[in-house]
Amino acid sequence: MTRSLSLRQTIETEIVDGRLAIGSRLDETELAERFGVSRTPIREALLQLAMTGLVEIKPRRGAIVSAPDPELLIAMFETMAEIEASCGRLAARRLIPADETALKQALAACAAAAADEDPETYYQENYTFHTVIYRACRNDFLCEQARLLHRRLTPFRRMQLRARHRLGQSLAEHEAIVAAIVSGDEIAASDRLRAHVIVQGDRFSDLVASLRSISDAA
Amino acid sequence: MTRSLSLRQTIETEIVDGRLAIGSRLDETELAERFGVSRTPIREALLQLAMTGLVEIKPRRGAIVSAPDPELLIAMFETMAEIEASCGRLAARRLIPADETALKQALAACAAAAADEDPETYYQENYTFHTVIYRACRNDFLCEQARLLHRRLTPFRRMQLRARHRLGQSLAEHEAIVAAIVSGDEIAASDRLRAHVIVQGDRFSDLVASLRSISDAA
DNA sequence: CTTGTATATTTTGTCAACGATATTGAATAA
DNA sequence: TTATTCAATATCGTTGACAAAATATACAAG
Repeated sequence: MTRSLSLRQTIETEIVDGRLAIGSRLDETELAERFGVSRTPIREALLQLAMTGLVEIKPRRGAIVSAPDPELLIAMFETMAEIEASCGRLAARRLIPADETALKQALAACAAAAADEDPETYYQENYTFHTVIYRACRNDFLCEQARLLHRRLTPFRRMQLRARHRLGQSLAEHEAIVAAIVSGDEIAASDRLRAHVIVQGDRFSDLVASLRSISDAA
Repeated sequence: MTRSLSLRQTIETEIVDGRLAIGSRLDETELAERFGVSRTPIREALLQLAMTGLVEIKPRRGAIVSAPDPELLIAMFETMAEIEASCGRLAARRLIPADETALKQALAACAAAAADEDPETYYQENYTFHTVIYRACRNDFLCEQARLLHRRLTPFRRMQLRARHRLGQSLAEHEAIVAAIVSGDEIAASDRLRAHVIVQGDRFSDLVASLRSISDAA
């Protein structure tokens, strides 16, 4: 495998799970030293990440981990909600036995984590649950778009779903979503998924918290 | 402006409007000579285009203009339909006077082209019409996603809408879409837009024609 | 005539160095 | 003190060269 490819994946992972903070500077020379390569593969990795939106490059002024303003963040969460709604609609229309099984398993795992009042595990299983829905839409391209945007939003979602009182609410929504998909109710599936995702991104308290941590870091 | 940026735009344009054919090889040295630069900015441009999906790079095996298989193409058109449906839904909900004016102007331009039975002009005005809807959703991110995917699909849509008998049908659909958006009917707007776009991508004759030209080129 | 192998050629991936541009800091003037 | 200009510095963009891998060619064996 080529170096710029593995570097892209490594840097992307570090951004997504927060080791590289929002807004922090990505110095080519520094990264090159850290990874023991020349600047070329670093540059190539950063350019690729810039196209995904995870990194922002200003010509002759270097790269930073993207720090979208509040307005754009809200727009991104709304778009995520629309895409998930589409996935849910198509999943309800096309559900195949294998996906139904996976869906129920993912829901059960969420329920177990909620029963344990274990936010960390719930966070993980919640991710799995949504990924299963993406796949169930039986549209590889839409599925991939959903996963890309989900990944891109992860840094801004980190502190959410940690509070225990949210788990029960989230789980109830999951159950309603699964019921709609399994029964083939396209409209209910898409409406419920849209509302579910919007709640994650639309809570001003959480969003403001994200934004505070961004401006603090800068 | 940096060379790799302008090269990216130039190459992207050549792909979108067909001067660089689907599936054709993108030789770094050849492109470097043609544009009078070294290989580095060419490589950087190609890497960026690879992230948008317009170009496909296999490590150590060079780059080609992406040639998605039929299944993926259908998935992409379906995703386009879903995104446009979302734009239409939000536009119906949020329509502001400026967008309403722009929408009616774009519709009138389509009507004029259809009356003249001028497929080329209609093709252009059709593009404008859809772009106006993207903007009317008042979500900059979703709007940009819609434009990106539209651009990416352009090479596979080129021979469509040229047949005169399709113009009347397309225009009637446009009128119904505008009526739904203006009246604030979210459901009708999204359903009609979805159906309208699907028709563009789902006509097997057109699609098969696209695919034939791809496999012929290869 | 086909198949397999070894060699030659082409093309890609990476590096190090150079030239160009933005940023920083100091010095000067208002 | 504040603002401005200029020089020094650091960082980025691009180049040409080299190393590594894949492809094409030539040749030999079955």
